[in-house]
Amino acid sequence: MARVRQKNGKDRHQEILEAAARVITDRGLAETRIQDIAERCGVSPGLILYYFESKDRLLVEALTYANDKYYLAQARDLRRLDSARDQLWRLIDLSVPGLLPDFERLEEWALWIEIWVRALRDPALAKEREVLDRRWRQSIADIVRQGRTTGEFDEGEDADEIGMKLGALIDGLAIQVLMNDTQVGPEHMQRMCQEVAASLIGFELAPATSA
Amino acid sequence: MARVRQKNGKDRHQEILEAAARVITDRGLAETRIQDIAERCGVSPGLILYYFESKDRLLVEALTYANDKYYLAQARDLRRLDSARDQLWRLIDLSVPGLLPDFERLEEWALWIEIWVRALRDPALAKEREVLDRRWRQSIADIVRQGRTTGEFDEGEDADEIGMKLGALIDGLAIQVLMNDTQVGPEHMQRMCQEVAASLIGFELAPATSA
DNA sequence: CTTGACTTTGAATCACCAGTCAACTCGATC
DNA sequence: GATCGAGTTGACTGGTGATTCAAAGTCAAG
Repeated sequence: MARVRQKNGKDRHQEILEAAARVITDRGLAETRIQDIAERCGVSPGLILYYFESKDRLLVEALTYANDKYYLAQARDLRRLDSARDQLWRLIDLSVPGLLPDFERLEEWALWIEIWVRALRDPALAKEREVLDRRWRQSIADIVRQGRTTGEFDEGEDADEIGMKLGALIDGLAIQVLMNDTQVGPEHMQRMCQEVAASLIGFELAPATSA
Repeated sequence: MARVRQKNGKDRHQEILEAAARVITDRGLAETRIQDIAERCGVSPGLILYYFESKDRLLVEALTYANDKYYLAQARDLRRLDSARDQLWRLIDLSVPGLLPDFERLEEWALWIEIWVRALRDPALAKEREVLDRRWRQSIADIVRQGRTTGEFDEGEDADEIGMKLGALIDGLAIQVLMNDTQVGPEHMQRMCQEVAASLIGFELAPATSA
């Protein structure tokens, strides 16, 4: 039946995308071979190309697939919190590589850098990247807007503008932390993001804060 | 004579590094072949490996060589200016991809991303990267310190801390601009950097500013 | 049990590219 | 003008890895 076939097909499809994303984080995009992905799935290399037109297409799909996955997990996580400030703090915590025990976040940032490099020369991925990056800034701006609607935050600079600034700051710091920079550790990044966020949005920072 | 050989040798060495850096910006690190570098120099592929132990070593050297070059050019440029604020504004302008007609800046950022990706798996480059990134933050912090020494800026948050925040912000925004993001253009980035810098250091922003 | 569409395999193909090497060039030296 | 050796060439080697493909396997439906 079509249903069964489709279902199997879909599982495999997804299974391969997940395997590809993991291999990319492990070995780096440039060093990722079809063989590696096949091994991770426990199938033969030929099958990978049965499900994906080419290695390149698969890699690009895997990058955006993984990014989607992380984004959705983050959105789900944030939705549990009522206070805009709690949401913002949680968003920061989720963005600091290696802060939370869940080290999928490390993966996520490594994938982001791969996306950026590749998007420089791959128009298809370039388009995807813009959507992905916009969504990321947007999620910050939305928190700010929400906080203002409920009166938790005062009015001030345009929320989208704050999203860009804070988003860029987080990007830049996350890179340093991901690289294991000795001057920028996870807690340090967390604190700096909180400070800048407070200053941008315009509220006081309590001495000892945590989400 | 040893002198002639050395001189020729040194020219070639540098010539190859420069060619390699250009090829990397053009084609991307992953797509760079020895053949490409040789062609750019107008020599045969064999010669590249006569001067460099291996392709990998050459690529890593080329990345740091280019970064050094840009850093030194920037330092030279800034030294001409007396006012700390002018220096800061100039540093920002120099950091915005595509703001100044001199589009070497585009190259520079593309190379940075390549460095980051590769540093994730190459311990030698990882060490280099830390030095390079630190120097970059330092050059911001130094301007802040200088401005405070002369009384141009008020005392305030630790200068190194400001360097990290502003440096990270610039990194993050530069990525977006480099990617040709439709929401973050060069002038927009410039303005946002100035705003955050003014807020971090604590001075008022004149309506229409420029270096 | 048979059919046929879908899935899977793994060997074969094909292109590409880093790195090697033997030979050649040519200016400097004696 | 013979010799030396750094610099240079480009053909060659060896390995790798994407992609193809014919054959084999699976399984639901008739």
